[in-house]
Amino acid sequence: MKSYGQYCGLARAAEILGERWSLIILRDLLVGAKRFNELRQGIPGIPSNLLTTRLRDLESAGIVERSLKDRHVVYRLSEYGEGLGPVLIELGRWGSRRLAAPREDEVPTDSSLAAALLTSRTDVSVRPFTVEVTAGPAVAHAAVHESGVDVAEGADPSAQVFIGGTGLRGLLAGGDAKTAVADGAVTVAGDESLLTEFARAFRAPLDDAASTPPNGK
Amino acid sequence: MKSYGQYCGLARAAEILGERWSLIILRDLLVGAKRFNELRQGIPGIPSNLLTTRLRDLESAGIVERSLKDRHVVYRLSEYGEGLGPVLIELGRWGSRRLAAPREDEVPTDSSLAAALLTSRTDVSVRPFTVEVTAGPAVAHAAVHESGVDVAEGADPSAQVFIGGTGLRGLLAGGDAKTAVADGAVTVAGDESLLTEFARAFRAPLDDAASTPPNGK
DNA sequence: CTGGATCCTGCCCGATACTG
DNA sequence: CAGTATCGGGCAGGATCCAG
Repeated sequence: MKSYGQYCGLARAAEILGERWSLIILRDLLVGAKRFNELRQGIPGIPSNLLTTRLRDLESAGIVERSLKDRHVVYRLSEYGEGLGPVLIELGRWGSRRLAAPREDEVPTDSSLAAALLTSRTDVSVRPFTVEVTAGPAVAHAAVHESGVDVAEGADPSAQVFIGGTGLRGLLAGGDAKTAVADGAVTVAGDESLLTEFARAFRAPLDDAASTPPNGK
Repeated sequence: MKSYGQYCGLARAAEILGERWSLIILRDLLVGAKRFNELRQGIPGIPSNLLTTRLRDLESAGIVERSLKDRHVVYRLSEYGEGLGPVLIELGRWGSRRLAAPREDEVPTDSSLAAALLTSRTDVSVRPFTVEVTAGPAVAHAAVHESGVDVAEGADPSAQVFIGGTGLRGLLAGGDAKTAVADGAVTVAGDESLLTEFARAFRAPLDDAASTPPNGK
């Protein structure tokens, strides 16, 4: 890991967070502590040796802690690492402003979907509910509180409402829920009245420029 | 620039911000628009071809805009790039928690000092003043408003107070100003009564662990 | 099966020299 | 001033192998 040669907090942060895969690993750990293979399978494309190296780097930097639970290795954020939570959430929110359609090679993952729920939770107060969200192959669920949200990867059969479909991004961007459901872009099961609450609780605006990049070259 | 293969706002952000030097360049542009050679000289160690490449990448991503002013090329943050401001400030604040003494190869730069003033401005309301800060070879100045601050690199001979010395980090961490001045760790010129205001307006806490890394290996 | 380690290939970074 | 050209080395990527 190479220094930027500057006595600067941002430079120090960049030294570790600028390493490839670091931010993705931290995003997954922000949702919850995980084992090595959970991280590996949750992050498609990461070479196992790089995952090893990054986890060691993050541990040396005091951001991640390695512990043994139930005779298994578990990685979790340290207190210092938890301090990155608000930064990651704001950064994800910023990135999603230009996140229109997925690129050819992109897939949603359970973790990225969970992270999307985390970053898009507004401060709008709603009545509490639980929701399972599906986007292609990805599934995540959330317990929405009056203010705030708890998220996790995977299914939740006991959720009060189940939301999915290709129109999810549009819904988060502020599209009309009824229209999306009528078009079949968004599917709802369970307590359908909660769709309105969902649309109020989660919001990820989309820049106009997202579809027309400034650089035509 | 390689994709992470995930349909995720944070992953998209990581693709561009995770490239080496990206965050440092953006930090400098956050303080103000700059010309190519200003960036080059302000970022010690960056190869000129990488600066070129990064600026093009950032431009393609819609974060930086290249314009001609006075027959000179000027780089500035786009509106989308400005949206990174709060993220960079929070990230710098997070990084500075472990920023104790400079490492062997580290120097403060004008830009990093300016960024430090930006990130460490508290929301404490103070009476407005102007200050020039010196840390080793680095100089920056700030106009402190009742809430908020404007910063820039370099000297400001018209500043109301001039603060410098090796004890600056300790002062920002909450050390007693009078003691630091008495010890010679902090030097003050101009309106010395403003040192108290400075100490209230700027704060960058230091983790206890900063001096004793968890990984002894 | 988990949690890695090892090896090889190729590309990106870094340093320096050069140019419109 | 604002970049381009070039070249060596090191880290990333991918496959495979190994220990508890």
